[in-house]
Amino acid sequence: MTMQDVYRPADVEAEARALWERLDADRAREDAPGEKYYCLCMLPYPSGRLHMGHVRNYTIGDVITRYQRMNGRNVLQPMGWDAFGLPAENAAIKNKVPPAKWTYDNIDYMRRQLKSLGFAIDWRREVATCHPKYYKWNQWLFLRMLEKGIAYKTTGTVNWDPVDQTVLANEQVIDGRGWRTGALVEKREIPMYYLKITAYADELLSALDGLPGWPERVKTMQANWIGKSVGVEIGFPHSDGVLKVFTTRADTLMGATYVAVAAEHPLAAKAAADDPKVAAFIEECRKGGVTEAELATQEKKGVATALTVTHPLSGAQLPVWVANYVLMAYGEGAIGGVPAHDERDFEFAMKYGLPTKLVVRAAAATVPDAGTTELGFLGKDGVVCNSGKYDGLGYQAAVDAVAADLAAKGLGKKRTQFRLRDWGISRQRYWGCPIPLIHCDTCGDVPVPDADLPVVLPENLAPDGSGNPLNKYRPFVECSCPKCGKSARRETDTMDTFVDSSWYFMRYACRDDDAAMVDGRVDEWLPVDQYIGGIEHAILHLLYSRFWTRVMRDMGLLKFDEPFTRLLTQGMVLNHIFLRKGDAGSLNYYSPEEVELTHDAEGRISGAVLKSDGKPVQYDGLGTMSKSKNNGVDPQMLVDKYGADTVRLFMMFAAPPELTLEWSESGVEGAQRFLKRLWKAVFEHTAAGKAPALDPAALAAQQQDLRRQLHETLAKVGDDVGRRYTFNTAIAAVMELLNAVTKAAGAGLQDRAVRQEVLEGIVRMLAPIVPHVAESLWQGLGHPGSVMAERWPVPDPAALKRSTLELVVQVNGKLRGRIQVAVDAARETIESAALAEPSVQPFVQGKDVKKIVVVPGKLVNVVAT
RNA sequence: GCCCGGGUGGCGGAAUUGGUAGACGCAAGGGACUUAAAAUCCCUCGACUGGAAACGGUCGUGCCGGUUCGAGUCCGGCCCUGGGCACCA
Repeated sequence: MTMQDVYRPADVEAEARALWERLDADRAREDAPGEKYYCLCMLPYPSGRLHMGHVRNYTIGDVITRYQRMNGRNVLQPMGWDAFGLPAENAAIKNKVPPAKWTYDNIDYMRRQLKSLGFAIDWRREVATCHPKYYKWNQWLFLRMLEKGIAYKTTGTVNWDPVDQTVLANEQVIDGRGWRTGALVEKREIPMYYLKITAYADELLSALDGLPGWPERVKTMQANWIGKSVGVEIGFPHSDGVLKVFTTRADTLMGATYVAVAAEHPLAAKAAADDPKVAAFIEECRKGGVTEAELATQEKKGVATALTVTHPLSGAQLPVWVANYVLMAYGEGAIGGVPAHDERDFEFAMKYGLPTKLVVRAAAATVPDAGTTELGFLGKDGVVCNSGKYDGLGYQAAVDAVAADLAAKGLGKKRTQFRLRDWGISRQRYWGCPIPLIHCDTCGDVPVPDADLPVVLPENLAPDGSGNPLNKYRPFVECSCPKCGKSARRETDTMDTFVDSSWYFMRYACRDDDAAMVDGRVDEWLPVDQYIGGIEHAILHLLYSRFWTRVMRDMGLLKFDEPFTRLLTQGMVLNHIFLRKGDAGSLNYYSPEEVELTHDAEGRISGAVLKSDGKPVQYDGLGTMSKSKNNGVDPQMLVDKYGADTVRLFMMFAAPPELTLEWSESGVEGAQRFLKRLWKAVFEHTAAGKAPALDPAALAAQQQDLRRQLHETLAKVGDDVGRRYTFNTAIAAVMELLNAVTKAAGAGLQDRAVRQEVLEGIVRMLAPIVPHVAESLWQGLGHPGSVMAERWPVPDPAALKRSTLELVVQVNGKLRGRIQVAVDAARETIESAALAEPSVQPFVQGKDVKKIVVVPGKLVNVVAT
């Protein structure tokens, strides 16, 4: 086949895609030869169009997929849509289109975009989480969890918009007000369903050690999130029972001067019954949002109650306070207040005039006066004092002694507490997976029978912003009780969309199975060999998936513990931000495409002007591409302008995958330039006719050198792409090789034979990164089939051999010269050659040579004084 | 506050196990080709400095110190910066 003389990406890419279609190249078969390999990218939310982050993510996955295929593996690379969620509802409110239509239209558009980028995806396995055939299994497994007590119902706190009469997601609360109404948000207790992820807290934490293929950073974030604390549970008896408190600082127990409970604590309610002041305080705490950031910045407030409790060791009576800084959701929702050794308790005690008692001192300090009103020693490396029999003990000994004494009285024991809370999955939202329950006045909450699954979400409703439209949609709500047959109400809450994404990667393995959630193919393909996605999912999505996998394992549905063997978190895509300050402090952002940079004499960027009016704009640094900063770049526009291969090449070349990537259109042009140069090199080579056979024995020195560089590059690129995932350095090495082969001018028979080998090597190495153009070039080089069917090239040890090599000569660690020596030169030969080297001579002349360090193959260092 | 990263030319980045700092690319400057422009090709490109040139020298990876024949890389102390968690008892 003859090549076109210039590189035309549009033609090349259409041809390559037609070829893959013909070969059905991207289909993953269970019975195909080769070791199975599952390469997974996080599925996108169908927001409308692909953004650069998607392109980066999926290019990385595609390079790994294609590389593994060329290494003979049987690779599954699937794709799907995280299709439920709030943005679809927001778009519906704005455009008055049902979320379903918006979502399906977006999916169609984005699927076309993914195809135009040439990703080797098996589209037969495509999954959309909003499809009843998918979410049926959310419902099915939820019912199994309910049976096993892993799912349960209890009240939970939500943000409530009193004007719209609707529940708000955290991101819909802005400065404590509803995003649509501007009304002050209130807290509200409503019944919700929870999944008992805390039952797996210990395993989810300890199993992190068994994930060497995960970034340390992500494992640390998960460990912090799970937040294991070892401490003591302490009972404070009172007239009506025992108040339980959890602490990691049982060594300071003798310093407790009060106890405090959360506003939602039963003891607070008890106190409120007789005291309007307490009731008013509890009411005050109910107002305001439930976002963590909001809670954390609140001023510490509290109110005294008439209640007291008995200190379990000293017998002293301690007052009970209700305080807003005590969290109901952690520990027992109550604390022992030790002002002298806890900064929060200290702040609270000072504000309300509560006494402090110093009970820990620095190891070297003298025993202080217990009653001093000051913040005492805070660390765990102090010594207990003013605490009777515990005096003189260190942290651990004191905790052990206190725990033992409490246990003897039946008022305490050692306990582990996790920061992790159970996962509330109820959402008072329309566009999600219905929770399969029916509320019957006679029978209570009745699960939907398996035979009636899925509970299908009506797709024709359009939310208007005031509450969940399902509540008003009678064909959905009205039903009969599966138990007694009387008329009943269907649950209208839907599931958190994190449920959808907690197991989608399993469904790819068996999407066509309508009889089961998963089948044996899941154990064949999974665990996922390589997972790739954004760092923003480091905690929730990955933790929920790990939990979900274990739940399914314990139900006997699958045989592995961890869903993702290796994890790669790719960096974000950044671009410059330009703005002008308008009148009244408004900010107008300008797209980098509308801005022209000016340079000073040294090439530094000195300023920026708007192309349209030539007047300056302010530079506001780099930031993630976003609509609000108007610095996004549409991938489609780039694919249309440069072709998919150029976009893919730039993405992989500009930075290593884990780092942030700075957008640069001139960088894209550079990538395009490289592909044009490569095209030209292959075209000119093939235009001269078929290359003769290579005869390694007949090569001149320069031909041998070029061939050696090829095989050295094969070794490096194989390591970079296959092991290190440093695609940027792999591409750099190939660029060097192309520069070398273009400079090698010879036109003899063996010159052309070597050039054929080098160009073939380049094309095969680049095939995973720029697959379309690689197909055309491969055919141009005289091969009829697809380059993707070729094996990944391995270096030939014979070609790597050299007879002489260059050593660097240092004197006292400073580079002074280079010498050529035989590969097998003796140490003495190397030493004398180094000393005899003219450029080295002046630095050793007249000096005492103390020592000569020879690093084989690298350098010689002469130590002379 | 606690826990992780990261500081290398004008810029993105390279240097994989302690061994030639700045690969590769971008930007910039100069030149060739062209009526001209674009495209393409060639040259220069860390700072200071010697030399007519060829070719050299000194310094240089945030700062201070240490280990080593040799430190961007290891150790100690600081400074700056990005991110995560954040009243978690």
